[in-house]
Amino acid sequence: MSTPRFVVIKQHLLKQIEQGHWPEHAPVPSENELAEQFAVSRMTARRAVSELVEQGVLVRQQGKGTYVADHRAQTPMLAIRNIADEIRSRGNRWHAKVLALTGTVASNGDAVGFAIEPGTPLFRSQIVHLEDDRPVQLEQRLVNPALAEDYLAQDFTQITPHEYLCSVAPLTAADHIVEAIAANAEQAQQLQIALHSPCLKISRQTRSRSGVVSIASLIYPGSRYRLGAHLDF
Amino acid sequence: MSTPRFVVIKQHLLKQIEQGHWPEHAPVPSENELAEQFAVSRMTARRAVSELVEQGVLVRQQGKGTYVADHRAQTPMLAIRNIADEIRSRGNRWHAKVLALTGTVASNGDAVGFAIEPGTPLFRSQIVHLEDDRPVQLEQRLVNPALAEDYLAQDFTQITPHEYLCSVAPLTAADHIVEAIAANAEQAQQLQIALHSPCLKISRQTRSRSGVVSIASLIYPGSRYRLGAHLDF
DNA sequence: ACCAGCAGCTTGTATATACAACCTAGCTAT
DNA sequence: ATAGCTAGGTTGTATATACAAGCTGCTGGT
Repeated sequence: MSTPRFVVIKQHLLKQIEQGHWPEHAPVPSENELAEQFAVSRMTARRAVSELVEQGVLVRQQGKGTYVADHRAQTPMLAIRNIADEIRSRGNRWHAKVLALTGTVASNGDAVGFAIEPGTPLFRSQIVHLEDDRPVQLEQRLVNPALAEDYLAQDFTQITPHEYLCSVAPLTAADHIVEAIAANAEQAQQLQIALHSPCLKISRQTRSRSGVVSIASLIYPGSRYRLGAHLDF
Repeated sequence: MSTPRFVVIKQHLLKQIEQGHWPEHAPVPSENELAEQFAVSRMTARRAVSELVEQGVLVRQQGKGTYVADHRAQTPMLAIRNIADEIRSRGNRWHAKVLALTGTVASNGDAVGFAIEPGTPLFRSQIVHLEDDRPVQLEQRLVNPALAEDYLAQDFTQITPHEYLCSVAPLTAADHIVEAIAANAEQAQQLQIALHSPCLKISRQTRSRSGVVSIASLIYPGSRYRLGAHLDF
């Protein structure tokens, strides 16, 4: 068989919610009703409901029933936002200066995680993002050529690399490493800050369904940037 | 009623892993073996395993078996972790040096957000956390006296402030600001690093149901600490 | 020597059933 | 009238069973 039956039931339930037929807190059919409706056993219907409860889409109350969950409970935990959006949301002008946009061959030691032939040139970009003409982010990026063929042809003064990559390869996950570093000579010059100034460095690996899309290193002058994070327990 | 049987099995599996009896990638007993061992049906054993797979503790391969997952795959979405746990999980010794543990009155400019009478002294602590005798975190904290009355009586060489606060006031949310700073004279001396070394500074406000519990400033030497974060889309 | 295929293990899906725990509406006895 | 009980719904746990799907090693035939 193709898709398991409990998946069909999950899709049906999600559809009702997404299309607005079942608003927040609306009661969902009981496990027995779903079982009858889809001609499956209660255990199968229950599994569909259980997985949606696990995902936070539904909530169950023993003895009462199952209900559509609050939508706000689904917000992502950490908002590492798009730099251009962030600048614009502060009402300032964003623009980008492209320092390099080339192909490059990964050195032997690079563990980039792209599933490509050894020796295939990677796409590489180096960009400074400016807020009202003041540098706020130095972005160095390696891109998987198999997943973003037209990367080098983009005009990154109009669209950010991150925005472009999202449009061609929908993200499924991202890992970040945040650390404090002292700016080296090149970084200091490009960000127009003093040598050895403290900077926030975010190393980000983004993945889509088909594999690792890109690896980016984002460097922010410590004096000009703060990263906000919110957690709910 | 006692604890459900599948929970007992989960606890047993977790214990084996935590105590190091089952290293990464080690095979876990099959569902049938677990069922026999605990005298339950296979479906019950399977449920225990399934929930640990869902949590990322185990991985399953159809036709082969179930294995202990990579430990790195278990990291929570945003790992701003308890420093003592983190040090211990690296197999190193944690200990703390208490620099100050007093009451203090908030200056007019302090926007601490505690819902208390003006002029009430706040609890304040200043602690250095050491990993194998090397300082890795400087923690400065203001605590709401209304929500943690016995705070000043704790022995913070045995329990971290964060652990203690969690035990008296369960957290409901936390906000963080992450930034890069240059160490000032006092910070440099307490962390035994050079003046103006880059440091990661995490400012954290934690809240429980009854209000803001504490405000902490955590400073890590940039050369000794990285913060990991993972996002799923 | 080699390889095809099968036997026997694993996990994955699905069913029918039973009883426990919990909630609520409505009825009954005081 | 109201307090309390009960009947019948809900979800929660657990069992025994069956077959499908995927991996691996052994065995038998060429």
